[in-house]
Amino acid sequence: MPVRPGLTTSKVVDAALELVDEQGVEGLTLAAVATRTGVATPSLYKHVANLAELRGHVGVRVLEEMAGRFTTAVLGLAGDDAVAALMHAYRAYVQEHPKRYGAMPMDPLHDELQRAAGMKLMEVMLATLRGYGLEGSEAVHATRRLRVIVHGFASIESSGGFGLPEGLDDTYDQLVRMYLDDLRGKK
Amino acid sequence: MPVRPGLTTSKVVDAALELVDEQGVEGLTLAAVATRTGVATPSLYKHVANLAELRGHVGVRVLEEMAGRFTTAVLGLAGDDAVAALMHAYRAYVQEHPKRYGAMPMDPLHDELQRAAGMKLMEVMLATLRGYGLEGSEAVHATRRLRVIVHGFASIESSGGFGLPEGLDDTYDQLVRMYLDDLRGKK
DNA sequence: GGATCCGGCTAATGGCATTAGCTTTTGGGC
DNA sequence: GCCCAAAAGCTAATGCCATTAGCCGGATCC
Repeated sequence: MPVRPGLTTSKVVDAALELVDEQGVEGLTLAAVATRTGVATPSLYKHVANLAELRGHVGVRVLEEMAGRFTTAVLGLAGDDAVAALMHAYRAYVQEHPKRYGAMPMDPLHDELQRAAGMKLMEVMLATLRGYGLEGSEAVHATRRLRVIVHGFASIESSGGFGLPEGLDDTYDQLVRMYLDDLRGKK
Repeated sequence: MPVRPGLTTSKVVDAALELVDEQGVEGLTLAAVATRTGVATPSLYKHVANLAELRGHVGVRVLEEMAGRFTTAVLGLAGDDAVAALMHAYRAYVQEHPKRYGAMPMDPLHDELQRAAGMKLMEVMLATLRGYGLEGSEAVHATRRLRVIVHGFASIESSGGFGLPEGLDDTYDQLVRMYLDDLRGKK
């Protein structure tokens, strides 16, 4: 009974990600996706419930992409090396895809569709902190502090919020060091 | 020649801020502002160039409001006390106006209209760090680190990004302490 | 008292999301 | 080989929003 689809949900999301990369989140429009995929706008509704759901799919993609890259970056490392690698991988991802980062959902755990991907990302962070002997809520706090720093920096940098890009590498190194010192001090 | 205006740019921005507080940045629409101010949509163009400019005005308001509050919060304090007060004032502002915070421009220095307000805010931060004897680029880095932490936390908290609100006060205290320790260590 | 300017209005245009309903293609069961 | 159901695409229509053009009336300055 099924007809083989010329378009799939996955291809629609691909096109959406391209658009986000080029024009930012505001540029993600069903009309633009339709043009890019060579289809009439209403046809997209056969693959996606509506614009909000498409945004959700895009968010999942970003989360998965990040989790995958961070896992690779941290693989085989432990302690400070692992944490530093994770933090640098985070920044590198955002530098490569500044606009795309704007599509990362801030609260993936509150969305059924994004929950799994959000968990994966959080677990990479938690796992990276394993080995510091943090127990219970200490691990939660440490993960939150880490997230605050990487997201805070990435969010400002990706939106051109630091006046001059001058010395940004140094600033980031200082943040990494600050976080690690703090982690050690609290052990 | 002038006619006394029933509406002024300032009143339009007031209405815009109310809308942002209630519905978030996406809810800021000329049609909604017109309804709220009891005027037809096109009439707003007599007070504001277009939607983008209105957003700009809203951004300025937020920046000024923050700068004002932080100045008050830090007044009469110095050193760690001042920095802690600033950080807590930042969080308090965002907790009071979570949606409004989403309207704060991330790169005010790149916008002619917002530049002055952005400067004011940055200067409050810089001034708060005065007394740590930071010279030249050290002061820049310290300001950036501060901004990364307060914005990172505020941005995640205001969008409900921390799973449970449980223990968030502790997390924030730890961040304040981490920043201060770092500042002392580098002096 | 009259010219002028300003703030408001209505009408019109064009972009976008979304819905309804039609057409076509295709794969599976007979 | 043939029929049918379902999937995937399309066109038409609706409604919301931003923006522009052009009109109207009142207030102010002389």
